[in-house]
Amino acid sequence: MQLSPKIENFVLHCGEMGSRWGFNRTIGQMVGLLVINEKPLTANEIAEALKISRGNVSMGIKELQSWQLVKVHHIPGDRKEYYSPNGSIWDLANRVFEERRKREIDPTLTLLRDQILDSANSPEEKYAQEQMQSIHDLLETVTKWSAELQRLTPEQLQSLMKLGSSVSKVIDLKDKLLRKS
Amino acid sequence: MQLSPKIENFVLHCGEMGSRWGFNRTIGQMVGLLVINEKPLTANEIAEALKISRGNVSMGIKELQSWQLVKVHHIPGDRKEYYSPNGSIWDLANRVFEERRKREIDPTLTLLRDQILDSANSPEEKYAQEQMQSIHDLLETVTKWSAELQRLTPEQLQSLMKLGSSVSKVIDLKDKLLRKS
DNA sequence: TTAAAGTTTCAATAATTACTGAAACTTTAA
DNA sequence: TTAAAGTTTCAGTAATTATTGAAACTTTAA
Repeated sequence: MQLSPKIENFVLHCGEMGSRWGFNRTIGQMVGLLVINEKPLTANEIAEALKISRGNVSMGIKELQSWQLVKVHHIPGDRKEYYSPNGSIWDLANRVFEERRKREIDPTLTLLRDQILDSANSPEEKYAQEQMQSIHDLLETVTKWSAELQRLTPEQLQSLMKLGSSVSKVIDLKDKLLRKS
Repeated sequence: MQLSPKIENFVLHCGEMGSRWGFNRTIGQMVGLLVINEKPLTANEIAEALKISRGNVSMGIKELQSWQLVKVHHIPGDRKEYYSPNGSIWDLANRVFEERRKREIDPTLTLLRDQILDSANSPEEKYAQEQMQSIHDLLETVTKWSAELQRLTPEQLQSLMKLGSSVSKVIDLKDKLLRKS
């Protein structure tokens, strides 16, 4: 498993970005490698290509499975497991998005809901609660919106984008329609 | 600067989430503290409230300024600097979003554009380039969309959401309008 | 000027997170 | 069965990232 410079370049970049996308360097590289390789790879091939230990690959695969980003294949007469990306690029991005929402937004929403229900016993707490309410509303809006967008196919999304340079036009459109009816 | 349990709870939570939102624990706590405090705070007050060193606060403020999340105030006759959030919750969220886009997406888009222009010299590279093209297209779509959404005020966003439980309705709307005109 | 009040910097260290590799485990086929 | 081929686990260690605190710097007012 020897990578061409161009491919290695891409894989290394995925590693660097990995940490920003919610996993660590190694796991980023693994995703990159699996995505640009047409045929599924064994754990050993991955370890060799990325020059990392076999144990590390095993842990990485486990993590990627918890994100539902990889799929296992078996080839008849071969005991090894072969790994490949679980779905299209679009599917993978959606899962990452979803998983991150769960980790980055949901816990905060839960906490805020609790705090807001609680009664404030000082002017400081009163102000704090108002702010928490704003954050709550914002996060809820973002959550609902991302759920809507995720439901769309890439084609629908493209179609929506062609509406014009600004979504505000859609809003105007809606207002006009409402006024007519 | 003694925090009530309720407020401390929120601040600590912001710290935990901080790392998931692109900064570290301390900086997350600082943002939380500034946001729920009605009046601006000095660096010393922040250090005391969060029980961290003065130097750490200084570095945190610097980082938050690079994200454009804090604003400095001066009180006549007082040499200290007072810090407060730079804008509404909505403004802050927008800036974080924007900054993360720059860090998490833009570098990849640049790399992909370069790689795609380059010619493939093997079937493996051919496939790799096709995949990179898909990733590129996806990221570009996401980037454009987030720019659109960021341009909206919270009110417009709410208005847009009320359109119905599914954004696909917007697409139907567009189709109907196009047919009429 | 100078010293007091404040801020910033950064080397040293603490805390956290990732990785290795050897041992334990699992599965399969002879 | 058993041994070969494979996988997983996890204690120890390496690498990275965050924090402190003391020294250096800046600003202001007497």
